[in-house]
Amino acid sequence: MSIPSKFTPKTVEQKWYDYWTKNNYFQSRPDDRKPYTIVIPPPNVTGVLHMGHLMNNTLQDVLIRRARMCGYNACWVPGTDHASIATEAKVVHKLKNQGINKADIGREAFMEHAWEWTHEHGGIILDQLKKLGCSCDWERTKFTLDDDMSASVIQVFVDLYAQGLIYRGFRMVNWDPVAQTTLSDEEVIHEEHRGKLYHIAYAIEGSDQQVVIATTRPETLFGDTAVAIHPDDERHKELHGKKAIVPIVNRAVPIIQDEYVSLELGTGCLKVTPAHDENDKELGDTHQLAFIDIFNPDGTLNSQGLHYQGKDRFDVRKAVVKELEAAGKLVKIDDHVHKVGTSERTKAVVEPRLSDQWFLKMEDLAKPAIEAVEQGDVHLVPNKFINTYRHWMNNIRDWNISRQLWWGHQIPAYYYGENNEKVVVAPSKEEALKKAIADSGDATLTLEHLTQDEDVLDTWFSSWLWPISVFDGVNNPDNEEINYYYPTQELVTGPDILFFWVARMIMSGYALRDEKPFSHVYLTGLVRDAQGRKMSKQLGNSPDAIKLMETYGADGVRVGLLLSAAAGNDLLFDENLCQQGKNFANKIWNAFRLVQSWTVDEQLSACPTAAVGLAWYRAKFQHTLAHIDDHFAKYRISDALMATYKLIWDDFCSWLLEVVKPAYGASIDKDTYDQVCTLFEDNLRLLHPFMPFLSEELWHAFASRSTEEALIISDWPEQQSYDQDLLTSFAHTAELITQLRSLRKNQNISFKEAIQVLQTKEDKVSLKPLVLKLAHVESWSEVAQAPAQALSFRVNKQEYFVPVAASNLEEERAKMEEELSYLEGFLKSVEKKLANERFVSNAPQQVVAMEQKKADDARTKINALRKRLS
RNA sequence: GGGCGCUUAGCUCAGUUGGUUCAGAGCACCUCGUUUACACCGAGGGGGUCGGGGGUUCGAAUCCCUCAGCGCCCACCA
Repeated sequence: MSIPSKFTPKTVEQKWYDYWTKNNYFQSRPDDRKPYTIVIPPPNVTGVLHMGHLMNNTLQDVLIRRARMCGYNACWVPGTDHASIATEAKVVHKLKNQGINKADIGREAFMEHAWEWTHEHGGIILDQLKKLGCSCDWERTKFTLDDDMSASVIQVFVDLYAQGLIYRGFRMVNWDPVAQTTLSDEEVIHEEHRGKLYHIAYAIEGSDQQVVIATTRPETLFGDTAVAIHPDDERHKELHGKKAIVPIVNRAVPIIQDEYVSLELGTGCLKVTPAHDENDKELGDTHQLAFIDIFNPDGTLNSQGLHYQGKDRFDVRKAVVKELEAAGKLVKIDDHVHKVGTSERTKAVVEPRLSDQWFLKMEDLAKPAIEAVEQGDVHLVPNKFINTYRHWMNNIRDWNISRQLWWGHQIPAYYYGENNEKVVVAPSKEEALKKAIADSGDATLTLEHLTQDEDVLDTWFSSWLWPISVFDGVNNPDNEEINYYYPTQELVTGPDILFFWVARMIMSGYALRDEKPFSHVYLTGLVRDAQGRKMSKQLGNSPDAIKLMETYGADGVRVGLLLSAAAGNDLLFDENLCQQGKNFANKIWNAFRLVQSWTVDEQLSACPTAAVGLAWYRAKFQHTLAHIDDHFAKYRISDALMATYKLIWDDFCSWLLEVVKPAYGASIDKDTYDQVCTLFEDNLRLLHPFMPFLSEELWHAFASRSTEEALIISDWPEQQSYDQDLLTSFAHTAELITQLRSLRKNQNISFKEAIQVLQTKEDKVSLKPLVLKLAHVESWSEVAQAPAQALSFRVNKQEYFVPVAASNLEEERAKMEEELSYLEGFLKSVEKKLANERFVSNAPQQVVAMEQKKADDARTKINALRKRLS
C-alpha cells in the first residue's frame, strides 16, 4: 500500500468524527468515575463561527479530551443562547426588508417569525463546532428557550421575587432608542466623544439680569425644571430665591441651591433636567422638582418639544442652538471631550430615561461570590482578573432585568385591579389567578382580569443559570445529574463577559445551590488580527473559520490558535500559525511513512546503537511528560502544546528516528521496530487533545484496533521515574554531534567523508555509538596530548580534536587566540569579584565557591590554550 | 476621575522565591544541502546594554522610586 506523502485532513476528519459519535465516545452518563464537566458558553443561536469561538472551543476540547484520557467521566454540554436583543434586532431587520413593521403584526406573529428565523439559522454554529472536532455530548444540547430551560428561568424569577430580591421600580435606566428597550449598565459602553459645551443665558424672572449655564445637551432644555447653584458660590448670591426663565419654552423655574454643584466646573450654574439625567433626577427628588419627559421611545421629541415635536434629538440639538443664537441667548460654544454611553448592540447613544422596570437586588448575592473568588474556591486564570472582579462586585448595582422586547422569557408578573395597579408573580397565569384571589380576597376574579407584563427578561437572566439549568437543577434540584455533574470543573470564556456572565453564574450558584458553579475559569484573550486590531465584520479582517479549516485542516487550525494563546493575553492571529500547525501535521504524517517503510527482519538481533537511542528517548519522553502535565495543571495550554511539538519534531523525528533508521537497503530488527512503534503511539496519546483527527488516524494505521481501543478513550501516559544521567549524557552527545557537523560545514567536509575524532582523556559522558552514526565518525581514539594538525573544540569540559590538513589550521589558531583573550578577560572579572571582601563575606558560600570554580576552570583552559599556541 | 496591567531578539511571547541550568522559545531571517520520511524538509548560523533614568544590594530582567509609551476595566459631574 502506498501512502500519500502529504497528510490530507479532508479525507480523515469526517471519517473519525463519525466514528467517535457512532460509538458514543462523547456521551456521558453519571457513573462511578469522577466527573469532569464543562458547560459551553452558549453561542448566539443564529450566529456563525468566528475566531473567538474557534479559540475558545479548541481550548475546551483540549481540556475535555485530555480529561477523558485521564480516566475522568468527561462531559461537555453544548448549547445555544437565544440572545434576546441581538436576535430580535436581526428579525426586525429582516421583516423591515420585507416591508413589515414589528409593531403592526403584534407579539404572536412576530414570535412566529423569530422562531422561523431560529430554526432556519439555528444550530449552524454547532455543526461548525463539529468540524473543529469538538467532542461535546450532543444529546445534551440545550437552547435557552427550550421549554425546560424557560421553566427554570421563570421559576427562579418567581422564587427571587418571593424572597424580595426582585422588585419593580421607577428608575432612571439606560434607554436604547434604536432597539427601543432598556439596557443593563453592562450593556452600555462609554466612549470618548468630541462634543461641544454650550453656554446658554437664562433670564432672571423680574429683572434684566441673566444667568449663564453650561450644558452638552441643549436640546434637553425642554425638560428643565430648575437651575442649580452651589449655596456658597459668591458669584451667584444675588440669585438666591429667584427664578430663571428657560429659553424657547419660556418657563420660569426655581433657582435651587445644592452642594452637588461644583464651584470649579463650567459656570457654576447647572440646568436641571430631572427626567433625563441621573444626577438631575436626584436633585429633582431632593428639591421636589417636576419631571418632564420630553422624548418618544425612538429618540424623537414628544409634545413637550413644542415645534420640534417628532424631530430626532440630535437634529433638535442643532436647531435649538441656532434658535438660541438667533435669540441672542447663546453665549459661547467650547470644544469639549466627554464620555458618551452607547448601546453595546446597536451603537445608539443611550438616553437616560425614567421608567418602570424590574430589578434584581445584587448586594447580598454578591457577598458569597466575592468570597469564593478571593479564597480561591473559584479560581480565575490568569488570576490578575481577581482585581477587576472584586472591584466590580464590591460596587455592584441592582440589575435591570426587564427588556422591552418580545424574543425572550416573558416576565411572569400579572397585573390586575381597576388600573392594573396590583401585581402577582407566578409561574403560570392559572397560578397567578389563585394568588390574585388570595391576595385581594376577590373571588370573582377570572383569567381575563389578569394581564401579563409585556416585557421579557434580559438574556443574561437565563444564561446566569446555565451550569444549573442544563442539568435540570432548578426544577428538579435533587436529581442524579445535577448531583453528579455540579459543580463543574472548567469554564472557558472571554474576559469581556466576566461581569455579564461569569460573575452572575457564580452568584446564582451560591444563591440557588449554595455551591460554586465551577472550580476554574479560564479567561482567554481576544483574538485580534496581525496588526492588533479587533476582529470585526466592518473591518473585514476576520478570516472565515470554515475556510480556514478547509485550508489548514481542523488540526492545523487548532494548533495554530493554541500556539500563541497564553491565558488572558490577546492573541494576534496570523494565518502563518495555522500553516505551522499544518506543517506539524505533515511532519508527523511523514514520520509515520518512514516507520512504515522499514522492512522488519525477525532474524536480526537488536541493534545496540538503536537501543541507546531508545533508552534515551524513553527518559526524554518521561521528562517532557512531567512538564506537559505541569503545564496542564497550570492551564498553560500553549506551553503544553509547544513541549509536545518539540518532543515530537526535535527529539523523536530529528534525533531518535535518525538514530534508529536502518542504513540504506538494510532491514530493521523486530525488537527495535516494535519499540519505535510503541513510542510513536505514546506520542500520539500526547498529541490527541491537540490534534485529534491526525492522531486517531495514525493510531489506527499502526494496528487494527477494536472500538474499545480507540485513541480517544485510551489512557494518557503515566508518569514514571527516568534516568536523569542519560539525559545529561545525551545532551553532551548532541552538542558533540552539532559541533562536528558545524566543523564539517566550516571546513567544507562532506557528510559522506568519514572523519576521525581524537581526545586527550577518556570521554565519560558521550554516547559514542550515536556520534559514530550521526556524525559519520570512523575512528575515535585517545591520544596523550593535543595533536598538532587538528582542529579543536570543547563540549563542557571535554576537549575534542579532529585532524585536518595543515592548510586549514590558520583559522583554528585565530579562533584559539580569540578564545584566549575572552577567557583572560573573563578571569579578570571573576578575580575582581573574589577580591571584593564584601562579596566574599556576604554572598552564600555556594556562590563564592562557584565563582572560585569558574576562576579555576578558566585558568586551566587558559594554560591549555597557551601551551597549544606556543 | 479611580483602579489594574504591560514594555525582554524582526514578530509573538516564556522567564516562578534577586545568584549555578539566566538572557530563553517558536516563527521569521542568513548560509549550505537532490544523505533513499518530509523543501509543509534537513544541517548549521547570526540576532537583545531585558522601555529611559535613579536607588536598594556583594550581586537586579527580577525589589523600590521616577519618567515615557501602550492596553484594559470601572465611574452620574455640566
